[in-house]
Amino acid sequence: MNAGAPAAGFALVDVNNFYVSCERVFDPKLRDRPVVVLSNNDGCAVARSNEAKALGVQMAAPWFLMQDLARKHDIVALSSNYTLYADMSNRVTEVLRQYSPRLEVYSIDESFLCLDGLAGQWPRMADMGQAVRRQVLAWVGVPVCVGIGPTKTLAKLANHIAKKQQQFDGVCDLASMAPAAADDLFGAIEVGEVWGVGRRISDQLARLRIRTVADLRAAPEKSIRQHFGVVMERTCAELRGVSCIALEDAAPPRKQIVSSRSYGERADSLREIEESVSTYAARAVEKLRAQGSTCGAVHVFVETDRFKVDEPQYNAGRTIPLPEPTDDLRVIVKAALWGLRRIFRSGILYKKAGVMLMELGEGTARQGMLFGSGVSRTASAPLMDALDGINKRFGRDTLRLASAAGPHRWAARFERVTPHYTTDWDALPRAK
DNA sequence: TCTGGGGTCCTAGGACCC
DNA sequence: TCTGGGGTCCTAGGACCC
Repeated sequence: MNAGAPAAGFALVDVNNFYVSCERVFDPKLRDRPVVVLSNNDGCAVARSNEAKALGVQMAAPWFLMQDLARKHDIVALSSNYTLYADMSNRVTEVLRQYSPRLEVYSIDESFLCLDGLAGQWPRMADMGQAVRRQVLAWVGVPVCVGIGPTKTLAKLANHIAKKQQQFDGVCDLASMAPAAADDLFGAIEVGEVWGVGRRISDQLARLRIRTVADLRAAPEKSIRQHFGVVMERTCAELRGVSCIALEDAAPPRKQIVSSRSYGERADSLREIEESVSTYAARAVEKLRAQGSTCGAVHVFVETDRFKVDEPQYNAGRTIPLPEPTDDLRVIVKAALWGLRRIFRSGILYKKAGVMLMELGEGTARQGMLFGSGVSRTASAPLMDALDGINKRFGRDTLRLASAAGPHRWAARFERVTPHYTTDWDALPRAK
């Protein structure tokens, strides 16, 4: 690392009310009106304009509960259009790239910019923030706020301040703020606003009389570490200006890929769920291939409607190890459907199903098939089944034979003993 | 029959983020 | 009647190996 040059810190650029702002670009009539964008099946409000927030629409609020409010205040509710939002997100990123060579796309509406080496170009970093705001608005049409700080956590916090406090005009630079002024701000912000401090930890902190950002900054390192672990310890250090979280320029490949949906109307037939699971698997494989990975195991799951508290609930999942890492759609769909048939129970109304691709990457075939002296130990559920089958049909000796073949050979054999692939039990040697 | 410690892998669960 | 869909990391405990 270039130890000579002091780190200049980070800027966090965040689009205001992103999905709503995107919709407004293409329908100016939505401006100055309360607008929400809804999730799948028009279930929840996942984005709100400032006007909608002012009316009390909470994030992820179930929309059917907001009908009265919506009618009364004429709130516009839109179904989401993720293709559009992804495209707009890319356009914003392209503008930001002009400002810093090092940039991390943190989410669909947020990017961190590394400010190292940029100080010479701007008399004050806040000027850069204003330039970004003007240019994104002019070129893409959406409003952004900019937070600047010596660490990513402080940049996030600065962004929060820029959004909430009018006098900052959309740009807050904590890095060049007088310490006393920053302390005043920190004393007035609840600790739950800090990146990495959620509701649970806020509650626990409150019990320790730590309620504001200033309190958390002043909290003794040791006790934070003891109570909350290394993650919170890092967060605290970042709040004090010690950078612990690096910029991730090159997005690391995903470690798991999920595709799942709630059903608008509950499903009860295997056929319906098979159809959706096939679709989810295909969608997941698209993402898998897009990042050039293979997967070593497929997880499939089904759920009943958790909001129907009076009805019996059934949540089940199954992980199917694949004989070898693959990105082959047919193999993955087949495995998912095989798992689905193992967990499907008739007479149940299913609300949600999904597929998760696991063990992504290269050489991630599941290892260690874990047999003790003829007795199975920890193993994934499908393997347990396979073991049971061998044990029951052929006895312990064959079980030992299979285990003696070693993990890799066993992986190949798994193909033969798992009904998903074949039911060729008889090909295995019988116990003497 | 009693006796030990260190390292690693795996899983489940909990917390967080957008 | 109607309640989203993605992700990450850490920890603890069990089981194994040497």
